Amino acid sequence: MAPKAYYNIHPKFHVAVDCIIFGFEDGELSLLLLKRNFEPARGQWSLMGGFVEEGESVDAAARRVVAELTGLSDLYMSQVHTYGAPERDPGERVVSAAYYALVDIKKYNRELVRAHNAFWVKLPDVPPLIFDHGAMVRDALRFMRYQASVKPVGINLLPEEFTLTQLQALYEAIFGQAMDKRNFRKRIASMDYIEKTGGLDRTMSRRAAALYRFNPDKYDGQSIFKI
Amino acid sequence: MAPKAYYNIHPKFHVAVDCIIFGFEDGELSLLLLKRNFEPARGQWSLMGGFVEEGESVDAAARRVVAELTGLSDLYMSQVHTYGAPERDPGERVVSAAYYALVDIKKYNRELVRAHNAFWVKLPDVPPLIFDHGAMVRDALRFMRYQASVKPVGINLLPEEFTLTQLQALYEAIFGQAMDKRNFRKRIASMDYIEKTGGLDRTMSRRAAALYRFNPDKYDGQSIFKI
DNA sequence: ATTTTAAAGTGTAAAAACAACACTTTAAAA
DNA sequence: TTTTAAAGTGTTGTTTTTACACTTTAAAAT
Repeated sequence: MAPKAYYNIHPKFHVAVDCIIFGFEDGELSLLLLKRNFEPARGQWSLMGGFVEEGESVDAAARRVVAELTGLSDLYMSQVHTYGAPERDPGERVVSAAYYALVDIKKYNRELVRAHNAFWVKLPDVPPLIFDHGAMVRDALRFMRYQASVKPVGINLLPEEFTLTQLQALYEAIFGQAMDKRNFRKRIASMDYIEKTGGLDRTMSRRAAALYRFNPDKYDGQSIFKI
Repeated sequence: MAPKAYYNIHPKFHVAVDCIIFGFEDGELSLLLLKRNFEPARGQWSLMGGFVEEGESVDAAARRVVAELTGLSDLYMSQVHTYGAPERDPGERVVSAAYYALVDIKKYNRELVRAHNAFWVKLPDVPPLIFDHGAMVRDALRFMRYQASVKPVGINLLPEEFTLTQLQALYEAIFGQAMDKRNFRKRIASMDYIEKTGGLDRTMSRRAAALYRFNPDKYDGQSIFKI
């Protein structure tokens, strides 16, 4: 395609993606963060990011970048916001789109994570991050909470089969507040798209707990939780 | 700032903004759209857009672009989503951030709008738009509805002083559903940040209607309407 | 002057959703 | 055999939401 005058009087910028990768363990949300052993900002903490390449959509770049770190494709991901302040990256002008991803924390590729010098950090322990990555985390958490209140995305943080106790702990972590066990279970019982598998979990307690799964065929877009 | 190797192995792209400009008139939402008398896509309908310039934030570009068309700064604006498919603009690669803006439709600069060959089009009459602008409108409407359900942004579509009948018609237009007058007025009465000005509107009915205004000092972030 | 008209304004009751609350069951471990 | 720790289970009061219809006002028409 020949360059056109009405485009080329305008500047071009690097376009990047930064990924807020959420996991869930021990009743708490965690983020997968890089302790950067590369430039720029070597030695500081940051989100996993990367540049959008020729012929690659911004969404695809976000998936690629998460897969480079975790080995996981097919994650639940969602664009959060785009950050475009001219000095947000002090090195060069970079416009960055933030995406959040939800990972079953049992499944990621440990070698890749080690090779990137990345670590799971529980949310309250997240250190100061480079550039505007702290704002990205704040905005991603807010947006993820909203989405979790509106559709069952949170389930992507759990294994395919989970107990109601795990599910409740997950929602308590997402919304940061305790919930009543009976009311919670009543609510879940009314969601026919969360169904018993018939299996039992015997690892978490003396008494075996019924396992449940999300059935996407039965899910029709109905809202889940009030925030 | 000297170019750095770790940036310059990556491509750069044009970064644009496209603006979904909402107005409200005759009980219906409208969009301010361009019938393009310039390239590219001359003769087709599009959103108002423009490129992000050197040293300009993406947010500032969106405000500039809306001000170029309407003469209005200080509008309520919010970023919606960024569109980054490689072929979304068939001319050259352009990554575009969409923003919505809320305009009091009595106030815009008519000369500027005429000069841009722009027109207010009621939502149900919006014609097919170029590129992915149709998707931008759909996403902006969804996001604006969400924000209007959560905070009183809709008020930016009305004059500073408004009657409860106008306000109800506005929310009916935003959410696309009729509301009960008494229940609506009860709800508004419980929002102390929507207060009587003492003034009366005599233009809309035989019986004068009390005028109200939004008092931002009394607004503390509480949620407004269930969607 | 009187009547008509069109929008402004106002309360109650039933239904639904939500929140609070404590004990029994199970099976492994001691 | 007893202890323990988590799984599992219903009811009631409170709050929120919804449904519903007539009176008031003042301009315009007669």
